[in-house]
Amino acid sequence: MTAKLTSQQALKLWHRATLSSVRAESPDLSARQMAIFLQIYLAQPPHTVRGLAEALQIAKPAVVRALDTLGRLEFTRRKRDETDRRNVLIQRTVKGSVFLSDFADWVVAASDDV
Amino acid sequence: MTAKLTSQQALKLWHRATLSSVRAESPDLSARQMAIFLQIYLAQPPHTVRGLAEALQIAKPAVVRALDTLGRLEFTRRKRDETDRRNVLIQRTVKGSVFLSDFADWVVAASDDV
DNA sequence: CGCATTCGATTCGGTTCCGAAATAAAATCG
DNA sequence: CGATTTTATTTCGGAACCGAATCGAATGCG
Repeated sequence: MTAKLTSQQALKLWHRATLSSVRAESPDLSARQMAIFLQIYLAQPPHTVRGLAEALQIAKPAVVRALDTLGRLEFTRRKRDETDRRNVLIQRTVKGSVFLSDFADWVVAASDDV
Repeated sequence: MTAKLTSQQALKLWHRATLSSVRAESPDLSARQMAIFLQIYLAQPPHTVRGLAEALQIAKPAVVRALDTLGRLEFTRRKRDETDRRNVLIQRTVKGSVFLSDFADWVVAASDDV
């Protein structure tokens, strides 16, 4: 359905979608926070702090802080792994799914007629 | 060339592109900062603080702060408007164009085979 | 068992950001 | 000219963030 985008189309798409998100006053997530959020929702669980840090190639404390913020927003939730209590499993939430769904709508709208 | 994306494709695209950007250790811009940056590079000049604040529907001090950060990164430059010295015109830079070009490449790559 | 390793979280000093309110400078209008 | 409006910036207290180093708890291993 979708051919590879040209650079111009790609930027226009990103511009429009970002604009929609900002105008809608959705949380002002940084690129890192957004990458972590999407990783949790789109990649195969389980998700741990260490795993996320590796996937994004950033330091663990940065992941911890991002999870603090995403948790405050109730976009993600932490759960101790009972089989290995050193691990923390990061889980999805209803609020996070709602935001993701809204976000997807903005991107889809931005892709219309780029 | 590009049909409207499905929600799944949209999210997958965003996920991949954001991941590339984070992994490349490009500056960790917030959604607002990115929106302002793209607005400056993709929308018709001239760009002023007031104009950007209106386009994004955010407060002027937030725009000023974002321009401070983008200026520190040398992604944008401020220039006094000599015909109306109350205005500040925001301009593009070489460094900003390079980043934008890299960013476009990540999005294009992410759109391949979504 | 005891020691090393792994994992997430915390600390540190310093920076950036927030919204609301106040300010400074320039232009416009009566 | 003086008063008002417009524009961008600064201030304020409080919050969030950074990377590097360290910590405490849990696990694994010899």
